[in-house]
Amino acid sequence: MKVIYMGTPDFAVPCLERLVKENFDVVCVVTQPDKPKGRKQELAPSDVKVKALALGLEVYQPSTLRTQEAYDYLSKFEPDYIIVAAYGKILPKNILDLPKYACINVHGSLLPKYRGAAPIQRSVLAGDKVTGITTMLMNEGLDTGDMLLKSEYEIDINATAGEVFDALAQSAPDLLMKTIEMYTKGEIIPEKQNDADSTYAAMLSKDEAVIDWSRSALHIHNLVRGMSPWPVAYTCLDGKKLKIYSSCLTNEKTTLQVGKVKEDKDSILVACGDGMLLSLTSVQLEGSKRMDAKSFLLGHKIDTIGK
RNA sequence: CGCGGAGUAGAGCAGCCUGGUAGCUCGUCGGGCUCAUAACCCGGAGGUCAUGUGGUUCAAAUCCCAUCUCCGCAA
Repeated sequence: MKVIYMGTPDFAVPCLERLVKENFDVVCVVTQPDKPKGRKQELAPSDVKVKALALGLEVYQPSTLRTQEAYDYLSKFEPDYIIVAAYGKILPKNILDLPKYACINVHGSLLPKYRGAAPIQRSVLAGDKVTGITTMLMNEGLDTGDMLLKSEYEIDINATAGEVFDALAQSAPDLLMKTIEMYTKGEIIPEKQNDADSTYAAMLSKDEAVIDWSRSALHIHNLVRGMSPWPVAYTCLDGKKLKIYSSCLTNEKTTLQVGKVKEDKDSILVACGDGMLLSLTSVQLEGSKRMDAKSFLLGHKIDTIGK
């Protein structure tokens, strides 16, 4: 079974590994071009590229698939399937029609909810209790294709987007294998998405990561979780940026003003808009390293946060 | 040459501007108090102040130079 695999971030790595392990003939791995990363702006390969090279697979990194050149290149492989997981580009019709069986996408949400770039983060951000993975037949729209299989995943109240990401990435290969096997045998009836129920999960931006302490503790907690490990929710402390990596809900009420920090030996307890205290458990001040609340408090006095 | 912050005891920080015996909180060790305690009191140990057999100086954690490492912004 010849497969072209398309994916970019770490989320897409486990599925690629499984395909190789299950003896699919992965004839080509398509991933985004290397992009500048880090302080020095050095070009860095995608996670999928790194894994593909380690597995000795052919890698293709076009800036767009909408060229004759890209089509010619990929068509010569005569794939049975094209498997796509968080690749980051929409495939043109001629490439969608390329494989003998289908173009299958592995998406990190229970469609039609959270179509788009950041389904998992949006789900955590919204405080959802359940999310999951959907496999679908791809079409020219953005995650609008007919659905094949789903698996659900329960989100812990304290799980960060990164943790849910990892969990879903680990469970994705099972669903993918099952999907390919059943679809090849004609055992799945593709199900149309109900567009009326669909929502769009836009990419996260840093503008959304700033904490508004007048919101409820739960809202802020979800923001912190959803923005971790990127771009990371932040606030200000004495004019410096303070990133909040994780927090913990308390059931303590307070009469302190919004943004005031309750004096405590080993917890950073901040008064939120709904009068509840939110405990910040992992923080990082500009120029300094990430540390837990207790360590942070050994060297810092905090009275008010957010300015 | 993108901009900026930082490296001081096991941990987190102050001291540096205005050079002159290195300090705070926590931890750790010992003792005390207590029915008891992660609480409280007393005491101790622990640091070539990132590196440079660098420069200036009577004297450098502090001023100057070089290097390494970490971090924020930017992407």
